[in-house]
Amino acid sequence: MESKRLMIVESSTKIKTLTRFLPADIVVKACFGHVSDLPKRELGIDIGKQFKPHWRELQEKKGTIEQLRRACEASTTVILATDPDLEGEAIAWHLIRVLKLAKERVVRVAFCSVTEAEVLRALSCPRKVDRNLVDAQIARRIVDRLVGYRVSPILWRHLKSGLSAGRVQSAALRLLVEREREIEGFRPEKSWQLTASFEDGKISGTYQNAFATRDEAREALEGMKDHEYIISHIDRTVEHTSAPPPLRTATLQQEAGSRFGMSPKVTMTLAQGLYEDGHITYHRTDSVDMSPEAMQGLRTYISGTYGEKYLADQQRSFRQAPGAQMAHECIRPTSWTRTGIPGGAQRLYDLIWTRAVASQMARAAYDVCKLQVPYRDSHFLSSARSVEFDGFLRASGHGGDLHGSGTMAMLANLKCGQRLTLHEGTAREQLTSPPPHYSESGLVKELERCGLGRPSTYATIVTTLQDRRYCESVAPSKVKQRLEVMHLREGEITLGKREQEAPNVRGRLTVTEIGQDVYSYLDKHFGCITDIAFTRDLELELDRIAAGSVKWMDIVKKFHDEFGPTVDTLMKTKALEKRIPRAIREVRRIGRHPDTGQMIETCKARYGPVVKMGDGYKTVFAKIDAASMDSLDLNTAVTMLNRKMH
DNA sequence: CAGTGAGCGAGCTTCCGCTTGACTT
Repeated sequence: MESKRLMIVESSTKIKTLTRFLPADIVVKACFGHVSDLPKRELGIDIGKQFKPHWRELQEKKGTIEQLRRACEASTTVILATDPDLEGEAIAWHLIRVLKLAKERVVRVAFCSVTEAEVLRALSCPRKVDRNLVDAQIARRIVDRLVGYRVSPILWRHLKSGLSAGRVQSAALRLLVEREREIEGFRPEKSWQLTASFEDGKISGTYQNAFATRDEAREALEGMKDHEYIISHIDRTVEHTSAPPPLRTATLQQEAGSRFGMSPKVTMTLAQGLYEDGHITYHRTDSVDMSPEAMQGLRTYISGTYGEKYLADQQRSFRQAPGAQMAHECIRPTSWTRTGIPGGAQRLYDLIWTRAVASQMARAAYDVCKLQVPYRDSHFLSSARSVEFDGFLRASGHGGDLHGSGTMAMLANLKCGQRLTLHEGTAREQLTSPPPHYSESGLVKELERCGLGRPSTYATIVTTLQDRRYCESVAPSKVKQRLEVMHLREGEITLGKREQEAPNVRGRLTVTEIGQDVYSYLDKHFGCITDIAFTRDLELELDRIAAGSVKWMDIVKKFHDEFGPTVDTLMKTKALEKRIPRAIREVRRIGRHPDTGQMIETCKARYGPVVKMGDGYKTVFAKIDAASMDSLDLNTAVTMLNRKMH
């Protein structure tokens, strides 16, 4: 009988590529990620029995598992080629259990890119499933389950039903709350900035000292009348900018967010389509590496398309994000020839293409000119920049002339010691601004920086926080600041006002009241959960498990000890807050509370008709009779609610 | 005496990280 081999990979899109160069006796099937997990409805861990986990086959994977079983029967050996990371190792281990594979017929093979050379290399060094790596994943899984399924019920009991806590989401909530507090506590500082324009306004410069008060600014502006403006320095230099690395999941979400206003979720859906249609490499990755074959192809493409001088002198490799597992390569187009994309994903594709291509192109060079004009104890600084060589900017198509080249020509003609005639002086009142609320993709950036979450979960973390109503994505209220400005023209000082608008941003994450309350509660009783150090320490311990120097049970116990005892005590205490009746129907708005501004509505609650104010678990209720459902007026309602409030 | 309100119990919610369709809106 001829021998047949079955290779199991995680993703179905790999199958087509693999069959192009794999030996004919290998059949490839996909398992589509995990095939077993802890039960959904219960904790699934015997805390008293060394945290023994109860693994269950995933219901939704029944069909897949059945197909894999049949394929195994038809094969002599099974090659487990799941991704080369902790999750992949664990999936391989679960596959052995679920498919009841005998050790002798199983090999584990790990490749980082789906290219002939790399896959054949991996096949030539098969190994066993690494139990230490599996143990590290198991520890991660169990700690996450313990945090989520033991702490969440405390929130249901003490705050409101349906809430949740978790290692990642609660630390993310903390980031949002801390930013909110920074914004609330921010006191804008006023200062005055002086600018001057010379030679009929063709040159402008900024004074390098700011003034604290209006009077000082005015006095300085006054003094500009009779000053002699002489150039003391002219510096002409060449500055270089290198191309940024190609994209990974977190940076893809950031760029798509800031350029196109896409949410991480939308970005990932579009990227999924590009990936499935074979236009880009895998889109859930933390790596900025490029496979050697792709790199070679790219460098040939660059020198062929743009010319040799546009190619980076040497192969550029980039610093990886901290904690990167690099199971995949960077996000890049599968073909260097730019293609048209039907549907709405063209600009996302172009973004991916540009960043990947640019990453191996030469740096751009700018001609920079700076000149100084002394005034009192400081000077006006004027600068201009023009592109001398566009380099990698060429890949984005608009790398040509940037702003400032006109001024550049002006500045370049001037000489040291030359006298300039003042055209206009301006003193502007300025306000420092608070840090902005996070955008969705800005939060992802911070999550990645803190080592929270993984490429496959960044988008869902953001949506979970919103599903739980811990935060909402809103356009911030536009506060127009009226600021003073003084002009010096032809020896006369005139006063004016200008309006400074908040920058036009959409979709900023604002913490809700319930979000604040959940955070405060968690911070009070479960400070370790909201702390990003929890995740950092966990990562370090997982490394030790993976290296085989500690047992996973000991690590799980160590982390569980940080919150387990508190869970036990709090479960025994009485619920703190009044719980709200569910099944609220027939809501009718009757107005807003004159003091608090909260919405007042009548509705049918479980116990009958009520008038209520506010949202969330802090809602104030007062019972009313059925007739009042339609006729209750605002004043009566306010009186009733005020009585209930205390 | 009837209507009201307090109290009880049952049943639900929840994590993070791998993967895609199969479902609605």
